Amino acid sequence: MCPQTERLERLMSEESGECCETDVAERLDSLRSYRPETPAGPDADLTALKTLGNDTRYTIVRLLTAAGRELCVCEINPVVDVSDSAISHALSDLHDAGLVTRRKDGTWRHYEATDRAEAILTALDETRRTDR
Amino acid sequence: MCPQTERLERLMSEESGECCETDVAERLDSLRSYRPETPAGPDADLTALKTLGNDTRYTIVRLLTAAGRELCVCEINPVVDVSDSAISHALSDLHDAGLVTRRKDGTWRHYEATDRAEAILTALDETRRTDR
DNA sequence: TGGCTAGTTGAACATTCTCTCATATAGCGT
DNA sequence: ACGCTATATGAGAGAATGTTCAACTAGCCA
Repeated sequence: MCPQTERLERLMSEESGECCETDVAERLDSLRSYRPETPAGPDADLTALKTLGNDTRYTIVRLLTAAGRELCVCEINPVVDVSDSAISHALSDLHDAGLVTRRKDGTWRHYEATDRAEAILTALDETRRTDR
Repeated sequence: MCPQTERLERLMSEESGECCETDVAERLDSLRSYRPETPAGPDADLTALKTLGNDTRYTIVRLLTAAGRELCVCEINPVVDVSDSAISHALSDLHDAGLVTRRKDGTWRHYEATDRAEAILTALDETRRTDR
């Protein structure tokens, strides 16, 4: 039994009065089963969260969802206070993370928030509380 | 007119055939109105996203929501592969971000995911697609 | 009170990020 | 083809982050 589980064993002893090693192993197994599997979703989730968790990128996505339509880069530029280059980097990252779509129209590029981006923002909006 | 808007002016000329400065100013105003206001929600949103956008903290929150009940620190420790200290830091950050609640019970501490944390994870789950 | 245990906190270092500048690509009009 | 424009890309400097180690607080029990 690895040293990390000593505390768990003591907790379980307190909870149930007594406790055998089998119980601890069982509890441990069920806890482990809750850990997100490595390859599938978590990577994509983490990427999405990391990408959206930046002032510039968050602001851009808010802008896109508030607009409710695709916006040209030149419409985003005057509103977000960083260099053209930074905005381009941000949009590229957002695109890679699956948070915006890209459409070319001549030399113009139009970006639009994806359902995924909107869902995250909606979740935030619906749970933002001043109380609690 | 600031240099950043020159491109927007050209875009609008292309769109509508012609375009006067007033139109540009108007479009700019409406774009600006989409930008999230500084003091209210955005800070809390960004904090939540940044906090959840880290492997350790994400894993912990997934663990808590999958368990569907509060967990003792000593139940989290054996499942997440970083030091006790790192987990404590992580839980502290999550608490500050409003993503977990804390309950003391003697020397044990129990943590549980908040509605906000669950809402974000649900949004991610519901929009994670292999296609597109 | 003294010792043991659960968990927290601070400092420090290594890594990662995010911006800007400079340069590159690509579409359009002449 | 050429020049102009819209946007993208790469490199690099400075800031921010995440982890660990070491020291600390607080609760319990003898």
